[in-house]
Amino acid sequence: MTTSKKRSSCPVSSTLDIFGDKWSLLIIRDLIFSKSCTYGDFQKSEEKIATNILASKLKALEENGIIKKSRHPESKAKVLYQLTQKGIDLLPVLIEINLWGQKYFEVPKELEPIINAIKKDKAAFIEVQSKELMEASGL
Amino acid sequence: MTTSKKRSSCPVSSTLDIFGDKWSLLIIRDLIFSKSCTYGDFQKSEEKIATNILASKLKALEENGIIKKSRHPESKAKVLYQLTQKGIDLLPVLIEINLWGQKYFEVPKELEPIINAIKKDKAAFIEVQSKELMEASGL
DNA sequence: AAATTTGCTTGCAATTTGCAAGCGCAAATA
DNA sequence: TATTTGCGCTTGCAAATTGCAAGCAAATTT
Repeated sequence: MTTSKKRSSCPVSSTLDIFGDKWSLLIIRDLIFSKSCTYGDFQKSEEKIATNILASKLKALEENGIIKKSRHPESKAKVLYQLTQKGIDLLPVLIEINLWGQKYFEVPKELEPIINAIKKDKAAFIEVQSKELMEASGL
Repeated sequence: MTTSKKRSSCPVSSTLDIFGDKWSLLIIRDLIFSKSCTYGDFQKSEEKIATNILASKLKALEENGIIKKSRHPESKAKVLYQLTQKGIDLLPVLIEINLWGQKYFEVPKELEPIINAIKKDKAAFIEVQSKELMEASGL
């Protein structure tokens, strides 16, 4: 088991027991915003996660029911990683992190459309994206 | 300097460069929801942070402009830790983490009032709390 | 049949975290 | 005034986590 004990009964603390590291939420980000779905996809992202760390984080996310593995439709050599409903429900968290980040950091131009869509109508953005992700995960 | 280089220009990544650990957001949680404002207050919380970790996280949060230190009105031996506007702007992130956490974990009864207030009218909750925090920080 | 792709594992060094003790200054107590 | 206690840390060291580089089996492509 990779699962460790909860530090307290506080929901913030329990959530950080899962995501309180530099990588887990970046994997979720890629699943949500880049539609990444294979091991190789995650390795391609800009931050260049080490392969052993990627493997261990994917395992932990799966054990926590945030993502699930399934057969890739194209090839038996590939693995398809998909968000569960529990994982899709992290969308609002990712959105708020995005908004805070764009407020206090320089953000590349190519991300402006997404940020603007979020700002224009947050509820609608969540609605549309959630449905898309649920369809992608067969939910 | 405790500050380290950014892994990428992505706002999520940049944000996690600051908060991507098990403790930083718990300190923010205490500043926001428990009105903690001294070193001793932070040490009292349920998760029992080690004193050297607390010191290093407070330093990093200060260097990143999330919190600021000032003289305590009661005593020269105490230090007053306060959120900056940048820190107060994390309230929506903390709220979404709270909501996700209460959906997927057992949460103690004493936290239900806050969760219910958030669910009833999120925008109003943010409005009220932000003003309270700004007043507390003299903004 | 050989080379390449894919999703990992393994070993080891570097960094971060956690525990326990201690320390200087301020404030309360005797 | 002398002593003890409270507060905000620092220091040393062990344990755990992260990061780097290499390697590897099964599937796929050439």
